[in-house]
Amino acid sequence: MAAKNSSSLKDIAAKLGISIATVSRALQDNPAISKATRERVAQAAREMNYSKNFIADSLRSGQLPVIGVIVPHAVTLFYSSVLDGIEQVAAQDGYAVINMNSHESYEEERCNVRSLQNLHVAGIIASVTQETEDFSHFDALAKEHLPVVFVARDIPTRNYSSVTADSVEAAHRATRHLIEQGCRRIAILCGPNRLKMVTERKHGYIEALHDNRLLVRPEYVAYSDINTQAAMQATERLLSMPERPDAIIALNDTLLFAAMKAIKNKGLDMPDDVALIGFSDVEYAEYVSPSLSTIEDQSRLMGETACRILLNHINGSPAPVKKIIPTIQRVRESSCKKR
Amino acid sequence: MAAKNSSSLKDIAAKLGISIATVSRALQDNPAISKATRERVAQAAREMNYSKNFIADSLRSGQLPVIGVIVPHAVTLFYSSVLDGIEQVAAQDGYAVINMNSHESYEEERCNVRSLQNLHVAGIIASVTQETEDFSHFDALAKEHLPVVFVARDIPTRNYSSVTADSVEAAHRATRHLIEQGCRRIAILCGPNRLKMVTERKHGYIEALHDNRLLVRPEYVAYSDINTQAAMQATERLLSMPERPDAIIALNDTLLFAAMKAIKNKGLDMPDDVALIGFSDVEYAEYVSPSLSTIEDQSRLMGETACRILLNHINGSPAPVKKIIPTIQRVRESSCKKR
DNA sequence: TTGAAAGCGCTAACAC
DNA sequence: GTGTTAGCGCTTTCAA
Repeated sequence: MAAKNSSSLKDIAAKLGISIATVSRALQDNPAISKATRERVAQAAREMNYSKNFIADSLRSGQLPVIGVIVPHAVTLFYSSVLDGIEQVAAQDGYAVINMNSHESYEEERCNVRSLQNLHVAGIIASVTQETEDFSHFDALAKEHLPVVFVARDIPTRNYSSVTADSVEAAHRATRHLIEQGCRRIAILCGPNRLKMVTERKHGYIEALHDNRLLVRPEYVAYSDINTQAAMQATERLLSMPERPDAIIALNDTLLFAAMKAIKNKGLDMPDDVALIGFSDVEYAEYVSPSLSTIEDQSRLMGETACRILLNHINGSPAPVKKIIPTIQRVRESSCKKR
Repeated sequence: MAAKNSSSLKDIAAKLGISIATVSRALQDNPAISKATRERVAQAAREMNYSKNFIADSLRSGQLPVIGVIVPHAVTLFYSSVLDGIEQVAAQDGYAVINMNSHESYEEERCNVRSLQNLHVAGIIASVTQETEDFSHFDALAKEHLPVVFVARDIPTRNYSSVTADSVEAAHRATRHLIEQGCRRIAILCGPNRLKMVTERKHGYIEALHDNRLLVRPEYVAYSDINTQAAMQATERLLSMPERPDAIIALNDTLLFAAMKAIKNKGLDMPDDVALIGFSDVEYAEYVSPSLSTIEDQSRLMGETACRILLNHINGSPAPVKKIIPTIQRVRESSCKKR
């Protein structure tokens, strides 16, 4: 069962008739070792197919060359991109990445933190669940000097590093864009209010209306669970109002595609009857007709940034850093009035 | 830097004035230890917030409780689902998962294998790159008794376990479905021929035509690079033929959505002028109009299965297992003639 | 029922 | 320039 085949320093030392320490030093290109010895060792190591045992190293240093990541669901374009960014940056510094999914469950999140702690990873990047309100499991890490960086979803009022998207500004810009297109009755299709993402984006929307001296109409703020059925119904309610909205902002993928379907079902023209723009990371927004305008997170960049910050912490820089990553607005057919 | 805070057996032993060995045994519920001692130890461990150091364990056993995974690109619905399946099964057995991306590069794949080997993971699940033809890096693992399972993309004629999709049968079934819809001029839109996925699916298509005594027309077999531009052009060429195909099978997501766009651009009715079905894992196939018929891999199940097989190998069952996972055909509007 | 000691592979402090 | 030794945290003989 146990793989006990790779050669060790001991094997090389024995073969060359020198001490283990000398081999160790030679392999580290320690200048104290004579060139001749260094070369003999290098040679032998190559021949014997030596590879350093990181575990032994880790036992001494107290940590594995591994970064732990906890996300709600890796099976989404957003989080898999974040992970991809993390992995790339980590690999450049010789760190591997262990991912765990919390499945939006607080209990699982606590388990994940414990598991990573037990594995003695060098640091953790986390995107907390929607239900996480108690952060003691993360505070415990701080006590052990295990650095943590939060990504995508920050935690409130704490001394942690984080990398988040500029939600408020993104929603503000999207609303501005619709206003510039001539829309005056702009509705917003939200997920459940308890999500921070929702409150932030809604905030940006309201600000933009204010800034442009447009009325905020409560009836234009629609809420829906995040599933196609519910979102289609919510959209239909918006579209059946006496003063029908002339634009809709959808706060995520699911809501966006559902809104599109509801608008089409109703036989309305998009964008001329109703313009549509939504927060979404999926490329398929471009392939449907009309192609859908979107606000896209720079998810990969968020991952890369979070990992860079974490590596700094691992290397001893303790000051927390809060980084905000701008979003990208992709204006396509669904939000451009033909005039 | 080093996290040197969690308490160790030594700490507990010191506090209780007993030996480390006794503590170790007590914690393992070794019946040789008196109940009183066991309880005292358990109590102290709890109080001191003891957690076992897996690394020390791993140094002895020679392997980490971690499974390594290598995929071409985790940022796809297919591979992120495979990973999700692997992770879930691994977690049940107390294993974490390290993922690495080869980015379809043979060199990176070799690096990844080496990295995982150096980390002394307990086993590896891999989906080889399109360019991998030499498998010596995997053979090296076998020599070290490091178990390997291939997933999604098998490697030829080797004594390895694998989990793959039933591509030939899937294409056969899709072709049959179109024939049942009354289609007689069925075209297939392929990616580059060097991909095994392409040759297999093409094989199923040809078999199905044969079985139904339909002619295989070479001009109906279109090749395209896997990008929207190229695929749209290839589709346009098909649609401009004197005897226009009355159905198209697209071999992946990108080809499928591009074909849809080309058919619409041409003003043809789907499915009545041209029926369309494609291999795809994305949910958005359902949201466009007409909704797109697809053949879907059971990617999550493939991951789960691969991981179960790997865990068996890790636990000492050496015989290689080849498992084939059926696909799911989702018939939607784009392939159902209205009659 | 418990303790002492060896050893997993490596590095670093301390000789010489 | 090189060797000796201790020690990271744990399990496991071997002794008592």
